[in-house]
Amino acid sequence: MSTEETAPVAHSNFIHEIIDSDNVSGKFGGRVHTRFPPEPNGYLHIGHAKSICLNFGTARKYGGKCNLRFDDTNPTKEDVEYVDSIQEDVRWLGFNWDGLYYASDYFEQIYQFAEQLIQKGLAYVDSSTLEEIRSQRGTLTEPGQNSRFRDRPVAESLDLFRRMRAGEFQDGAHVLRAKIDMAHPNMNMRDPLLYRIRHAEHHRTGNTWCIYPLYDFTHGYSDSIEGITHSICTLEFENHRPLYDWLIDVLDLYHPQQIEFARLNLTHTMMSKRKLLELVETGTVSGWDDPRMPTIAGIRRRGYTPSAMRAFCDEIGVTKFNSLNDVVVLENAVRSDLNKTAPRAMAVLKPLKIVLTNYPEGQVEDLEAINNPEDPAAGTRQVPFSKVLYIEQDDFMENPPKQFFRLAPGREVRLRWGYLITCQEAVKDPATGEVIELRCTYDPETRGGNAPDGRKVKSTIHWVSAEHAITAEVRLYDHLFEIANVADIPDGDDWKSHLNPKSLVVVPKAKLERSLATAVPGYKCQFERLGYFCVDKDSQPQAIVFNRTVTLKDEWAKIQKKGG
RNA sequence: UGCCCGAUAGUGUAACGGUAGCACAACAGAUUUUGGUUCUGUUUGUCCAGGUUCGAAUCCUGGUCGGGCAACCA
Repeated sequence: MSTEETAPVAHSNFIHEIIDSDNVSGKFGGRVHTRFPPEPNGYLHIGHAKSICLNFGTARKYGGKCNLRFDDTNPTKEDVEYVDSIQEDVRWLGFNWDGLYYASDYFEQIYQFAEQLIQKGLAYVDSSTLEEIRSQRGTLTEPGQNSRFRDRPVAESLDLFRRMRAGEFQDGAHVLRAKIDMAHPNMNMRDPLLYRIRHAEHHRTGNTWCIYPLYDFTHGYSDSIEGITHSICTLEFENHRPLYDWLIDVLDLYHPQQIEFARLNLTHTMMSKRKLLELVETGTVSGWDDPRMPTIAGIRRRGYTPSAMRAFCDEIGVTKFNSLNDVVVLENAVRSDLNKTAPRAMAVLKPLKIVLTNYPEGQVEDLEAINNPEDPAAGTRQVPFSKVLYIEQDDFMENPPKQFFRLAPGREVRLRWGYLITCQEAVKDPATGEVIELRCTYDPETRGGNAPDGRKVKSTIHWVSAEHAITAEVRLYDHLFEIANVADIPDGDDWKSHLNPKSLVVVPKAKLERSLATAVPGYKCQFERLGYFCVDKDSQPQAIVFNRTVTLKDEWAKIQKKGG
């Protein structure tokens, strides 16, 4: 277990306190061995990232081990495709597992445990129908009733169970159940089902089995077999812990400790695998790795870094409180990471042409630009400057309010790494009245951006040379949902009506500085004053595509919002 | 109507019987060739009611509110 790079020691949490006290008492002989146990039935999302960081991070903190174990007990839902994507995602997050296991590795052992339970009179084959079992389970407030097969002789159960394995019965004909207490206040203890018949091909065991153990019967035994010390899972399994403990104790096996924590919830998105699948299947998003998706694949394609993800998971903490984390914390994590590492470049999303009337026709200058003010080692580059440039439409206002510092008629601003320019005239489309071009003058004495007379300008804006710019597609992403808390959507409401219609805005013809022409998929940089962007996998050498990972903080946008 | 779990600034999270702190957000200022970054400061909090104690966010009791549980899913 290791990470690709050294990271600051993670914050402590209640689980680490439990481990500390176990290490003091010697409960596990000072060992720490965790596991991340996904079911290979879908793509991992950022909620899984929290669990991955917790499990692998805990092992790292204590010098212990962490296994990756696929919980593959339901052949009808699982697929090897997901096994591969899960491994890729875990590695991308920067973790390497100590053991790679599958619950299906233990099918024979678990089967033997089942026989032992039957022989001890602690499990029986129930030949009731699904409906009977359901109706006899009772309710939250009423006890259930014993199955008429509950007191079937041990020999008979054993015989039936072996014949279940041998494939003599159809799906649903029998199940194996634990014999605990049908009146138990915890529903999970009311003779829980242990095995069901499924004549289905398993992605690993093929047709070897036609009976498959259920989660509760599999998970604790898998933990026990692997010598897991702390079996960390989410809160909804809290009610399963008595069963977890019971199953291990009645067979007198090595007993890991299950500990539950609250799963991640994030504003403006959701973690429901079923609903995410619906977005994929209806074409609402382009796929599981659509950059708007909260999947690890989507977040990766969006341009997030593994270290930002780890920092986020550390920042939000681990508790048993069912919380809703603000997505701005995630955004802040990637900003602070990329701020230190991402080279800067200039790109204009909504071009406004400006002509420098006093700049020599045909002249081109290479100006030196600093690649990353946060990282001197990133060096400098040359950017071409000429008579006709593009600036951002948002950086000009004909009648600016008091707080607007940028370009306006008669006003001087600095072109980043370029010259000080003054706007002399705004040329309008006579038909629409829209400003389509600016006539400006430049001060030849201000090359690089400083005036010899020491005069100051209030604003520095970005630009590209029209002649030298490359044209590229830029995809601007925003929150998937307009509503902050998807849990607030009332039952019966069409949840899709709360999707953000502007979650993707495509800019087909953005103007990028020349140096970006060779950027390859995965390349991350900051477009100065706009945000962090990365080259999408759809990108082609002559048709570059950038994704916006996250905007920069924007004081002016905030002022506008208040004023508006 | 049963059982289990939880509750600390706007959000998230520390404090483990002894000064309620941190991050993000918000607000104000400084710096700045990105209205970015960085730095400084400010505002805002222990769900309620009792009890134990010299002293309670912390321990106890009772409430309130929130979450989970009745798949041959995990």
